[in-house]
Amino acid sequence: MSTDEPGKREQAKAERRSRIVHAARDLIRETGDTNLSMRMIAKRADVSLATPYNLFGSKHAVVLAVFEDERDFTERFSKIKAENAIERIFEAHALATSYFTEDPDFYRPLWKVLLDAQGVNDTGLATPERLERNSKAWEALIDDAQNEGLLDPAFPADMLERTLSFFANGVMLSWSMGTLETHRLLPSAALGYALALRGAATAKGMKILIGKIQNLQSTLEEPNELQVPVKAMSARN
Amino acid sequence: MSTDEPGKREQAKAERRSRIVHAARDLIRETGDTNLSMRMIAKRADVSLATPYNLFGSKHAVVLAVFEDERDFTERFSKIKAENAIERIFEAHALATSYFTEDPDFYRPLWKVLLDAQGVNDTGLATPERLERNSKAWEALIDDAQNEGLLDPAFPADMLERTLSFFANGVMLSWSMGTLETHRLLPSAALGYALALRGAATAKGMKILIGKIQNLQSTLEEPNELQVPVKAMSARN
DNA sequence: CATAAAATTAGAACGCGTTCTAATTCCTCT
DNA sequence: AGAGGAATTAGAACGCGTTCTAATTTTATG
Repeated sequence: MSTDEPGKREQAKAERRSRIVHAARDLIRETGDTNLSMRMIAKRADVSLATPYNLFGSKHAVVLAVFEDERDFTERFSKIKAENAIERIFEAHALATSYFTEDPDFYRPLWKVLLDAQGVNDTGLATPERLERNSKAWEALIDDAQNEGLLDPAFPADMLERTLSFFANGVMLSWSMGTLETHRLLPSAALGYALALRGAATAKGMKILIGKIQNLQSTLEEPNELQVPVKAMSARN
Repeated sequence: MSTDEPGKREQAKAERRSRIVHAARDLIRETGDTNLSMRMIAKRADVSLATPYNLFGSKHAVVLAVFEDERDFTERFSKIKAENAIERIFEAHALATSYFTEDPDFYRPLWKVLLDAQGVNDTGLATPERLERNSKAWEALIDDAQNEGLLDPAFPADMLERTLSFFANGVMLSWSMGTLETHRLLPSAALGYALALRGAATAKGMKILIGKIQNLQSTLEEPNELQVPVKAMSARN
């Protein structure tokens, strides 16, 4: 009983980790990013200021841990059912975005920290492994669409994936800066996806995309938010 | 001789402004963003720490002033000649991007500051007037393309403009974070543009775009930088 | 149980963007 | 020339992310 069992030391460490992540989460939930300082997080987690740095390395990494803790994304992702591979891409994207639109007061400050170009380290969003893992999933969806004859197989899947990823980044950046309203987040991004995909689609794929584009277009033409308010969900804890 | 002439007071102010902007520029040129602190800028400009805040309001605004000072963009923009409106869009984008690829050591730290979501104020990149002015120019190019029968007029120009803008933001974000290499900046963005435009193109427009897409595709397939080195230009002063 | 190793701790410190105060310099206007 | 006022100045201060040191606690091992 030496190599496999957690051991009390590692166990205490894990508990401190969790306290820190939860403290950060609660602070964001309560006051957005106004009180989200390392000193506050540490105090709230009943931990010294140095400890989050020992366990995570940076504020960036702490917030990233909050982010990943909140998401059962990969599980829900695998359960997506759709008529075809293109619809599946949009479903996956809608799923990813739903977290943000349903709880914008929580996720906006979070993204503000994550996208902060100043704070990009080895411990941030742009970790090679993270990027790799993330892009592989989307690439698989694109591959499917090619195999189903919806996207032109001559167009490299990884290139298309990167294009969509750039686009998603840009939309999230605008949203986190406050330039893009929350109720526009999903349709704006989806429209970009649809246009780019249509640019690489087969005739069969285009049929699907044309309808999508028209839908999104009319959604975005409505100047004001006419949707069901979902603010209340931000109280879920 | 009262209302129109600058007046010595205003003149001195303008000179201080210029000293600050030049100090910031020189600091970026010399050491990237490592020494780009307000205290350094002020010292270099022979000015107190408070003055840049009086004259610009924030570090963000100072760096933005550096950015706009370096660019004779609008002038060069108006001189763009191209066979058709779609080519003109790509020419305009290539012009905008050329500043960055020809002098990446200068512009990368600059964008790092500008895109910093933390520092977004009234004084930053996302000023309503800035956004307005910028987007109008691109919208005009898209309008032209619609009038020339290259893009589907049923697709709203402003919506397409915003889509392209999101994409450009995403690419710049990746570049400034170091995720996207400099020699990929232009073709990556252009490919996104081409795909999105193709998604809203007429049959006539598609002919142009298909060629573009294939070109960009093969450019991006080369794994390593095989282009003319332009690093030397970063020494221009 | 005792000892060594590992981690956390309190606290100071650094440089940063930003704001503030009180003094001072400089321009303008009469 | 001299008063009034606008801006800059030096300098301290605030809160921030991050790092460091030296002490202390806690766990694992013999």
